[in-house]
Amino acid sequence: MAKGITKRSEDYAQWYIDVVLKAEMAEYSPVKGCMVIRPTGYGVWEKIQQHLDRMFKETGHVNAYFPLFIPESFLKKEAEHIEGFAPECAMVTHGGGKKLEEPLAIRPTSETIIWSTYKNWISSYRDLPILINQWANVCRWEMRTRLFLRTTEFLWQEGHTAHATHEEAEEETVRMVHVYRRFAEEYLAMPVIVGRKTRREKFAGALHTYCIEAMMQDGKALQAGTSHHLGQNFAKAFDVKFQDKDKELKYVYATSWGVSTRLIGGMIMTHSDDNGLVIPPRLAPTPVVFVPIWRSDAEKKLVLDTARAITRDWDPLFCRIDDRDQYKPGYKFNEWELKGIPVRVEIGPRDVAAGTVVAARRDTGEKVTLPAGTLREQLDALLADIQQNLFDTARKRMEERTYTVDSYEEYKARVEQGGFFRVFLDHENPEVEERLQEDTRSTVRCIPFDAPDEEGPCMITGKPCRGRVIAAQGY
RNA sequence: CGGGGCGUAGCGCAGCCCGGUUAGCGCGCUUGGUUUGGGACCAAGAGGUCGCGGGUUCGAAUCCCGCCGCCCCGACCA
Repeated sequence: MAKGITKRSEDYAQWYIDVVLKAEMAEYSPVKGCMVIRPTGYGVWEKIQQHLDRMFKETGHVNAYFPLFIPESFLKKEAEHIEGFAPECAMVTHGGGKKLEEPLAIRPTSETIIWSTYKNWISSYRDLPILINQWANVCRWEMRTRLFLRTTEFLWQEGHTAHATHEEAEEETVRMVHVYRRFAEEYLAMPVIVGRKTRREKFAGALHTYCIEAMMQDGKALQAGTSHHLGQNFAKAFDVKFQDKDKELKYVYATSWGVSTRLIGGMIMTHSDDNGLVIPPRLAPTPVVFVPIWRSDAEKKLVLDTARAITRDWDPLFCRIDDRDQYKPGYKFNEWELKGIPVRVEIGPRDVAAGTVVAARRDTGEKVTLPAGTLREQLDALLADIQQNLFDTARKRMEERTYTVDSYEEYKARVEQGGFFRVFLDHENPEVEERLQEDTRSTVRCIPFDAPDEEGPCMITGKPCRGRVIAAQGY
């Protein structure tokens, strides 16, 4: 059907690249590892921003902006942090034709520049909490890149909060991972497992990291959002203290949390099919496209006038009337399918005469004839149904491909086929995880919040463990 | 960094082994006409430093040497 898209069953990785490129979400740029996000892809990012930004503000956060450049010495102030990020930092050594006195890192993340600033803002418990988010680009020199999933430069948001107590910071860390879960489920229609990262997988410089993990159609895991409790590590590194009610001088507690343009990759790999992109309605910049059908000039006028009359009072961003002359309807059907538009409305002379239109949904391909008079209400219902169906389908897939396994032999034999594996593993010991990765190219994705209270032997060492973790191969 | 692939028109490719007229095909693009309910057709056009540099030769997209770039697969990571 679709021209030039590799089938998922043939080569999943190539299918993904084909969809991104053919749907015009993004394309390769002249710079290795960097991509151009095209209007179709950027429009989805804008929807993500719009909804998430609202959720952040509803939970008391405000936006600000900090510099792209970070003095090298700042990065070095937190030992674990620099160890984690130094290898992947892009450094600026020259500016204005002169060698800089101190090299500047292009931010891989902004904890250091932000905490050096918070030092000036915080002196009393009355200055806390600080609840700030920034929308920004960051740069990480990864060895291997993939469109949207891992690019050298990427867009994201990073929240950086400051609190008086450990408990308050912990509450914030938990709150934000649940904001991400809700966003993933309600907007991306992407079911996720919420949990904690193991010591080996946590953020460099954090006490612990919470995350949401999604399952792609090939059964591989995608880390889709993280929320870190940074404790007093950055406050100590940047000497950020406040005087508390009890007159004591104390270090501030910190959190940080982020999601990136990787979410778009996750959206694509969760819902799209062999005919191309599928965008969940709530993230579609344009949820509905009208394809008018005509033969003569008289019919063209009649059909277009009718389509315009039907949509006259609608939000102009809700639908587009594709009145391009150079393409036949069949071409347009395929194009909008490839580009993932949730609902296509066909309207021709027959429909005008009958006072109806034909609506085709992207997720199932099903077509229904609807009366033109109440179209807007019916479209809203249809879009809501598509949104729900996408989520249900993805959730069913995740449930069906989540397995409980106790033997390491069985795990090794099956993990390559994809899926989430509920296993006992001694994740307190990083060497055990290392062995897991060496043997199977898989990792512990998270220790789920809602894991039943079970006890059993670590599948590798036999050591007694409490609670199962989720292990899988990931992106 | 290891393994593989590719660089020729906007895109996808052929030509290269075995050097030789004016570098070709499909798609797309422009103009005109006919078409239009699942990727239309006819006709006429426009469009090229053959990745870069050097060498061999009367003559190089083609042979030789060097360089560069990008993509894919692994190890590292959101």
